[in-house]
Amino acid sequence: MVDVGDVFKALADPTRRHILDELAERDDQTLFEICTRLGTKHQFTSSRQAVSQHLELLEAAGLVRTRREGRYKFHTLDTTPLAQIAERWVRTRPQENP
Amino acid sequence: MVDVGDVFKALADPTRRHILDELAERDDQTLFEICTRLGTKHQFTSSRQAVSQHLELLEAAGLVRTRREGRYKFHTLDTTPLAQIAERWVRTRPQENP
DNA sequence: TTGATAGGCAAGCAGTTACTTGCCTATAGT
DNA sequence: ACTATAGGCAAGTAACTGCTTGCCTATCAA
Repeated sequence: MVDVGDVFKALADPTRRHILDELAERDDQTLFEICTRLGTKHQFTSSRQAVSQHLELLEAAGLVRTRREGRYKFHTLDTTPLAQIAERWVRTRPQENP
Repeated sequence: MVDVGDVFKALADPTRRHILDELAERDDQTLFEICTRLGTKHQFTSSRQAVSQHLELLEAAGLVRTRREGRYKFHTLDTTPLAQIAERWVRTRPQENP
C-alpha cells in the first residue's frame, strides 16, 4: 500500500502529470525518449536531470515501474495507486463516511 | 472548472486531508469548530491561523465552500473537484487515452 | 459602551521542492 | 582499446510551503 500523500504530491506537479500522460500514450519508454517526446508532442521542455528526478519521485509514489535492460531503463505507468486514491477519496466521500 | 494542479496540491498535505475528513463527518463548521475537533477527534493539533490558511487554499481549490453568517463563517465540503479529477485521472487512464 | 468572541492581514522563518551544473559509471558500437 | 550513448550522483540555488507571531477588524452579549 502506497502513501496517499506521496501520490498526491507526485500528481501535484504539472511536469509529472505530463510525464504520466506521455507514459499513458506510449508505455515502456527510456528517459531520453520521454524527454524528447515531452518537448515535441507536449511542448514541454525539461532537462534530462529534471525528468530523471521526476521519474524517481513517481517511482517512489508507485506510479511508475522501471525495468533495466542493458544500458536502457524502461519506464512503465502503474495505475494502481490512482485506483487506491479513487477508492478512498472519490467513491466513498460523496455519500458515506466509514 | 477548477485547476487540477490546485486540487492535487491541496490534497497533498496531511493536515488538509484531515480537515476534509472532518468536514465529511460534519458539514457547516466554523474555523474554531474545525480546530478543536481536529485536536480532539483526530489527534491533530494545529493553530487557528494554520487551519485558516489551509481552508483558504482548500477554498481556492474548490474543495470547500464558505458562507458568512454574522461573525461566523461556515465551511462546507464540495466534492465536485474530486469527481472531476476522478473523471480525468482514474476512470479513463487504465483502459483508454482520448 | 465595554469586553469577549470569531476571524483577517501580513511579515518573517525554517524546511522543502524543482531545477541546474558538473562530474562520474556502465553499456554498446567500431 | 576508444568513443559515444544512457543514465546516476551530489552539491548549489532560487522559489515555494507550512507555520508562527503580532496586531487589527467585526460582530454579539452584558
